[in-house]
Amino acid sequence: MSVSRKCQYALRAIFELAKRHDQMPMRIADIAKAQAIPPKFLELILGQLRQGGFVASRRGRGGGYLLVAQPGDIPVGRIIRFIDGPMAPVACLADGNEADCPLRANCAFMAMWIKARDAVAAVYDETTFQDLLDAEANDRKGRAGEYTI
Amino acid sequence: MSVSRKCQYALRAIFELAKRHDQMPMRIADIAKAQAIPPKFLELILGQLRQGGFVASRRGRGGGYLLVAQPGDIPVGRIIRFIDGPMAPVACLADGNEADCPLRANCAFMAMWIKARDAVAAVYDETTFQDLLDAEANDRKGRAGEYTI
DNA sequence: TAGTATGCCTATCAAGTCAATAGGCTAATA
DNA sequence: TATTAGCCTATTGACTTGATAGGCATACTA
Repeated sequence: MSVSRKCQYALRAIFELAKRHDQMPMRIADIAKAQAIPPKFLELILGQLRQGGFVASRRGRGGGYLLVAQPGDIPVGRIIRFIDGPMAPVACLADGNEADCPLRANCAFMAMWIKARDAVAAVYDETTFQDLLDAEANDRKGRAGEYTI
Repeated sequence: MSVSRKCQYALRAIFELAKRHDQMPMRIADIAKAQAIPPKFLELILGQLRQGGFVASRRGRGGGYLLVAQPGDIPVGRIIRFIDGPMAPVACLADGNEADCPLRANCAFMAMWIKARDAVAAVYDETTFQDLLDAEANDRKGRAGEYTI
């Protein structure tokens, strides 16, 4: 249930695109620079996000990537699941791995694992990229305030 | 923030010891068998738990492992932290890794990561091994009921 | 139509982590 | 003193992860 670095890159890339929502396409190189992501690695990630229908691309001069949906319509949790797979604190909770646990039938820990999974899922599913944009804006305002006294 | 297999073994071992609380010491081999844990691996884990003060051991014939505290006094979260380290959904939230993130200063995601961490931590810290014992007992009662009709 | 800018695709690599095992040593009891 | 059990260190193999390389396809522009 840790969020892989790759997934964090994906989130940051989408966040960057959300900043410039409905403007010109943004180049891989520029996203990479703005968010400190290895460019070639980002290329792979954006390809995956494109196949998932989260972003669209244009080739050739003037090309780059665009966000498909509104930032407020994309919960962070959706991206996390898409890149990292199901949020499971333990392997036996992930799809298809149910057979992993020799004690599955009456595992005393199961209820707790499910509670933990649902708790994080709630956080990630209730946060959209619009929320992140707003938070950043507020943060800037706050910081600006600090320095004006 | 996924719970490693090693850590799950540790939890299961302690759970098994909690079942037989204040009885005879229990042998590694028996714990291993009861909880389907590779015995040699369990040996390492119990050694670590002993150094952490969670269990005590007796050597020689009649020896084995004992739980030190009352099951109700051991939150699951304490064991998880002891074995797997801090519960951090992202590396930059773990002790000493703060420098990892190039955007640390004003990372738009930080607040969300902290919320997620606190949400799981709450689940694990509020569950004691006594709770797990009780849950198992209730579960058995429930299952028994199913079959008596 | 040629050239260049850009994304697209596949393969590969290096390093780290994790789960597990091996083998011998030490202490306690019968 | 023999046996039973835990104690300790090293090592291994498999897998995952993050990252890079290199060439191909497409679209715009001159």
